[in-house]
Amino acid sequence: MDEVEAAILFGALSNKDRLKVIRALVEAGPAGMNAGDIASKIGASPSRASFHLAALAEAGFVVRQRQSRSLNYRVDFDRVGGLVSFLMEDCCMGGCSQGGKPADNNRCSCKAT
Amino acid sequence: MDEVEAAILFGALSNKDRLKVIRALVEAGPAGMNAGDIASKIGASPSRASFHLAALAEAGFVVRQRQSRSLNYRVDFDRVGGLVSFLMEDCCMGGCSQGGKPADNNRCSCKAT
DNA sequence: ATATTAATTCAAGAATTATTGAAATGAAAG
DNA sequence: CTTTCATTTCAATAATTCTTGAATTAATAT
Repeated sequence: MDEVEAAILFGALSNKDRLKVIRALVEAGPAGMNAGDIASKIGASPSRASFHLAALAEAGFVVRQRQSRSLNYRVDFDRVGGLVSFLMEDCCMGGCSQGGKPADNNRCSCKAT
Repeated sequence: MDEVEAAILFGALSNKDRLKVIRALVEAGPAGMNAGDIASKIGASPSRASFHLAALAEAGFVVRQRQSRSLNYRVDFDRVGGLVSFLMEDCCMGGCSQGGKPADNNRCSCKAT
């Protein structure tokens, strides 16, 4: 993953309502939730929730599937995990293990925690 | 960390030049880099680099310190790690271990990778 | 004091993103 | 086939973020 793609993905997460959506879908697990329930859970209008869901879907964080009249959304854990890996490998791991000789005070809480 | 704070931090990372800055500072390690060298490394004008550095500093991802005429910047690994933790605990871990009984197909590449 | 180097701040305009409510789509039921 | 329900799409506006270059602050040396 390069900086351009990662920047787009971070942009998709740079909104509190979209983070609420992801948290709700993570709690819901593989069963997912339909758009209306997501909207009421995060306290947004249907069209606003739809807008946020479209942004998350374009970034690949969620996938959707029609179930009768409703549209079911669920989180793509692999996609979220890919971004976590980017942050860990290019930021934390890089600082700890790259460059030959990491200095004494270059601690890395990503690995420790 | 709540959604509002996390959204602000993700916003600070939602720009390719700012990600380049972080990558450069991670490579530089605890020695850090001064603003001018960062600007030329990422191919940005001094004022644009300064703008991006201010955004990263406000988010707490970088800290700065004057060294004679230059301003030295270095990455705060704890801060980056805190955001990684948010993604892992609230998104991946949540999906894998919360809610009592995670279903069979609820795999989590965040833990596997 | 003046000049030089390093970096930031500011203001103005450009570009992107967010928000709202109304209209449109798609599926199911009467 | 018309109605109803669920959700999206659209258009207009509002708000935020980005970009550029000129002016400003800060430290050092002459």
